[in-house]
Amino acid sequence: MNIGQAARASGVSAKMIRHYETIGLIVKAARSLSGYRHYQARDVHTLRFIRRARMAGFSTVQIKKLLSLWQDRQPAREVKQLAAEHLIDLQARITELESIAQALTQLIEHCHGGERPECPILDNLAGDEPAR
Amino acid sequence: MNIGQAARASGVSAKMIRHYETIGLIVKAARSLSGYRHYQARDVHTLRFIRRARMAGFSTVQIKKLLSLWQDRQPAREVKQLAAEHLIDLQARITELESIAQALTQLIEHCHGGERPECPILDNLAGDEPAR
DNA sequence: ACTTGACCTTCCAACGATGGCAAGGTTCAG
DNA sequence: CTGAACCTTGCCATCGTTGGAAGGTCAAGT
Repeated sequence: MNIGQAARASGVSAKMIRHYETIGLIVKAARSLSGYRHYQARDVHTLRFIRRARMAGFSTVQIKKLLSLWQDRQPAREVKQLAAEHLIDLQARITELESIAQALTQLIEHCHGGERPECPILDNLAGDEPAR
Repeated sequence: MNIGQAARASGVSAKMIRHYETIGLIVKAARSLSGYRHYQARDVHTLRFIRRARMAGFSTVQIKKLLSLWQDRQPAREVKQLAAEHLIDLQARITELESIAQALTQLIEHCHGGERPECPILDNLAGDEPAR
């Protein structure tokens, strides 16, 4: 299977497959005589794993660990730990975004939105307190 | 006022002040004979505006618009519109992160976390459904 | 055989916002 | 005059992903 087929089968773009290879996230693919990479079903499986982990917001570093935990059948403890750390990260980001959204909502509510220029949103950005 | 003073006064690093200048977010600073940039109080004010807008999660492109709305005293309508669009963005990001976090929470709950390798988190990434 | 189009290769660059470092010039106080 | 603190430009790195350019390969149609 060439890289294009592997890409379609896994949902990871050929571009990214090559990239993952260069950063060492996946092992170097076998090559044909003419230099084409070729892939097996298990490589596609791995790529799909990576794609799903990316969708879950794991960083490539984390995915690297997850992959080794997966492929070496390490104790679930470690996986759980990693996932829990990531979850804490996610929650922190959510909380931060929420407080920004909350402040912005307030400001928008208080803006008349008409043709006059005065606007609490701008006033807030310009002046008193940061929009947090 | 030199760039360092402007940086301290505005909370924007000197690095970023130069960067904002190169990308055209702020106008080119006046220079001394020896090439030092120098700033007025109103520049600091502008920088503070930018810093607050960044903290509120606006992109530089959006900030560029906000700045011109602010400085040209355009109708509040336009500001409100821009802020509302940004808010929708924020909310979409929050929603997405929340659904990821929710799925991950589920998976973590179902993981025994012990020394055996089998783990629903890995199973999920490897197999059936994406972690959304 | 030959052309064509789809595919593959590598390398280089960009996004957005920021930090860091290096090599060199300037300013000011001691 | 020297040293510290400041400034200048420029390049590199992050992180994940995408795009392009220039060129080689393959398979199908003529």
